[in-house]
Amino acid sequence: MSLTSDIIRGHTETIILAQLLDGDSYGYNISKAIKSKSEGAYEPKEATLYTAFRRLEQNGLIRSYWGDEDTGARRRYYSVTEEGRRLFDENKNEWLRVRSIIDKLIEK
Amino acid sequence: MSLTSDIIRGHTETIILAQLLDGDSYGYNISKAIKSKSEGAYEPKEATLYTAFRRLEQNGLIRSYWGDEDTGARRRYYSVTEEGRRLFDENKNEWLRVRSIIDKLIEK
DNA sequence: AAAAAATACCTTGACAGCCGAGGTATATCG
DNA sequence: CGATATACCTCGGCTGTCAAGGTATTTTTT
Repeated sequence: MSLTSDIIRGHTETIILAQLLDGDSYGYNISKAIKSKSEGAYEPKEATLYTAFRRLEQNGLIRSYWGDEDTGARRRYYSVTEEGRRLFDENKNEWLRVRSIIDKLIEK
Repeated sequence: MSLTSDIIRGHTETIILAQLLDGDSYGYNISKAIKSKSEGAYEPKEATLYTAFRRLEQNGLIRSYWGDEDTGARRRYYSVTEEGRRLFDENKNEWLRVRSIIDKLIEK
């Protein structure tokens, strides 16, 4: 596993929640949005993305529904729940906290 | 596993290397130094620490030797190799890169 | 002096997130 | 018609973290 994998690890859910706070979206689109926002630097692997969706939904942080496209492949849309919003806020604060800790520990 | 565990994951080696760049040290002391530098916010679990030492040594990033205390419990000291210094620099740059990516992805 | 806490080391097995590899299906473009 | 893009999904392996357990010595507290 590459270094980046382990460093990004644990942020996947927060990153997904952040995207969904901009409005409901579906897997493929979320993936591309993340790639775009990170200027190509990061695009979650499909397996990672879909297992994260499962986890999030099972824990009541997002909800899903099928889109009603009459053309193209079917899309499963996701929306953030109230609980999901709360978790995002928590996780964001946690990130800011941990970020400063790591900064302290590896500054040199 | 707590959120923090997954977020700190992948930084353990870099943090250890950073401590050793201040001078040779041993497990227990490194652990306390990390706790102190992070103002009590983080102290690696022993199992995590010692498995990290194994990994680092097996990969030639640190070297170890027994201290010659004639009192107190025996101590295994570690020192950073040239390769270890290089890895630390790489990892630090990687951290700065990933940090800004995550910031972009979860800012709101 | 006995008990407790601190110092100092170590191993084993479980757990959980990430991802490579594989799969299905439709639409578009050359 | 074949390739690429869109869009979904699962399974199994890998790896870092940690709870729980262990040994041994020294210092502090009762």
